[in-house]
Amino acid sequence: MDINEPRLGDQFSETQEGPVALDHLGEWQKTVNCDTLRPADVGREVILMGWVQRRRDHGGLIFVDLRDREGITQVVFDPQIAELCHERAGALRSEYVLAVRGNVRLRPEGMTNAKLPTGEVEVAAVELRILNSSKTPPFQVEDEVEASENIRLKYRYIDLRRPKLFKNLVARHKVAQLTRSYLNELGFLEVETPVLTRSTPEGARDYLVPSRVNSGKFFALPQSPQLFKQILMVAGFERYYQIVKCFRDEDLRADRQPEFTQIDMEMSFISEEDIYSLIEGWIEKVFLELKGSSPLAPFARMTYAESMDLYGTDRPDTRFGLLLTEVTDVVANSEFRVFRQAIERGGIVKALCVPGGKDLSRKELDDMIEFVKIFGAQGMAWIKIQPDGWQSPIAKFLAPEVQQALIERLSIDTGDLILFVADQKKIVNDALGNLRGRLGKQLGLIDPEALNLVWVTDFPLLEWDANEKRYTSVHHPFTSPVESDMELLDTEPEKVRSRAYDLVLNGIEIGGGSIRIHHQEVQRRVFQALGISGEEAREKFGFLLEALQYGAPPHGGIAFGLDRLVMLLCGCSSIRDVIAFPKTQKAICLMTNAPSEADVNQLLELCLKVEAERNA
RNA sequence: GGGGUGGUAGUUAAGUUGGUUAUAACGCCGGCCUGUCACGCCGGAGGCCGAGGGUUCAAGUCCCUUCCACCCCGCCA
Repeated sequence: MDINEPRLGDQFSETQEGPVALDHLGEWQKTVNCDTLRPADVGREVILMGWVQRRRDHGGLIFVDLRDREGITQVVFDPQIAELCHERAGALRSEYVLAVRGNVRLRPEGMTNAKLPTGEVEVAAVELRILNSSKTPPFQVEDEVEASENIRLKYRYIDLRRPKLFKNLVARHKVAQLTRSYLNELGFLEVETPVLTRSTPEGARDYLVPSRVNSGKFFALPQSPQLFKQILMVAGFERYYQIVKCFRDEDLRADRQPEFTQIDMEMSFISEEDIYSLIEGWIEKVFLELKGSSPLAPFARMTYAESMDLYGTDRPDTRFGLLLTEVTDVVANSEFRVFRQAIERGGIVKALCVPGGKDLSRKELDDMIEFVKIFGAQGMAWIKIQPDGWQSPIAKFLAPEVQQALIERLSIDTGDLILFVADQKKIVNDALGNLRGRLGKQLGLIDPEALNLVWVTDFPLLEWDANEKRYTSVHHPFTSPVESDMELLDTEPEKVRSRAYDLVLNGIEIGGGSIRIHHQEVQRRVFQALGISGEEAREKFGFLLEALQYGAPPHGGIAFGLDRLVMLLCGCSSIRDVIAFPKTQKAICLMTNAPSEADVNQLLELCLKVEAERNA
């Protein structure tokens, strides 16, 4: 603590117009964090270092709330204790960086601050070192002050000083570390897989990286380490994991970033049940650590078919009822043309019965109709079950026996509101499934504390892609079909079930995986069903097909979206709040301004030419 | 590619049927203040109303184009 240490300001004052002379850190070391001091520490001499949260200048006395990542401690600059120090403290402003040496003392009677953990004490400054000044920040570093997201992202280093955001990243760190220790103990090996890899068909659009050494050729950034982890199983590693960045060049959402992190794992010689219990043990640990309690294992299970029927989605939110009910058969012969025509065209009719929903206004019904249109529905029919009869634009088309059948099918009570959508199955499920979620929130049916986990199982292996006019994988092309369904692969491919499973938390998919194909012949047949020719399969996946011929063990795995998991655990509604440096919806980093144009010489080296922007 | 919400001072917002000098809060600057903690009091500065075009005697306000942020559909095995 050499008071003769030169001040930075002495050196720079002539060349750098700063608002205040700066000091060197010198030999000082931070002795306590800003959240630690308590009455028991009274009398200690401490050195605090941090940022000025707020300065309250009373003329004769200056208070500074000093903030570091852990918390806030009040520092008092009292001229009777250190006159020079008090004088310099007058120059302090928000976000200046300080080191303060001083003595811990109790605050006077009645002057404690119950809002701060350190609020019973304060540090009387003996010596102040101003380590850096700060421009006036574009927004205040407080959880309550909500700046717009573009300004927060541009000045992310200031945004990250806000305790809430910092805590989110601490939670993320904890999940990652806890995951590692859990898997390490169970004999899993963390293995890194390439980031520069090859583009594969199927799945998302790839990010491409040109190869300078191999001009005209491109690496792709991995959408997931899928094939590498399977190859590691062939290599006999038996238990692999990785917390790894994945890249998908698709449009963004609140829960989708172009680069995101997967907790990825794979095991040999296992079945579905081994995965379930492994993950249930892990989730329990994560939830206990971050939430203080955990849903009890074993978690609920639901088949894909059941989920689609009752929830209209493969990510059921089981925190509330309001289930979908199919009424196609009941209304097939009704006078209501919309229902009849939809059914004649191969569609279905489903209904939601909202208990006590008769009091929803016409405006709210109109809003719902607009809402279901987002998902392709043409409209939505409704019936209010009033005490004096059915109030509905369509009641007159429903014969008494149809009405009676609906009452039984939907367990209708007086006061209920019935909502119908008739269309192709996918549209009906999308529309009503999403409407159900919206109503759940709107009507307050959701317990905000609930953490409902459910395994969704028995997914179909394939689904028909009307645009591409071929089958595509529901999960991915390496997912094992259920063996007893294999014979359907050539005749009724959409009926083949896969050995895939998803884990859904409060209606959000947090993880998914499958038992993989480990026989070359099965893999070839699945590629064939996907319309991937033998030649293309050899070209794109030859290494996998070959590896499967060298003693591939039965294996399977699962991957979790770390960002989404932490988002849910932190109660956030966007994964941007759990990512240190996220991108905007246009996939731009507002802090670095990435992506940027490439230098002509870089392009020349890569043998690339940028064409004029396409005019759509 | 499409639908929606928003863009006004450093920040967050208000701004009437188009009408004098565009408001407020916080922040910022100056002054006063020895117990504040969202300190207080007095004074002050600060604006290309996202950008471009148009209508009009007159545009923050109306019209067109465009950019940016956010939410959603498509897309994301």
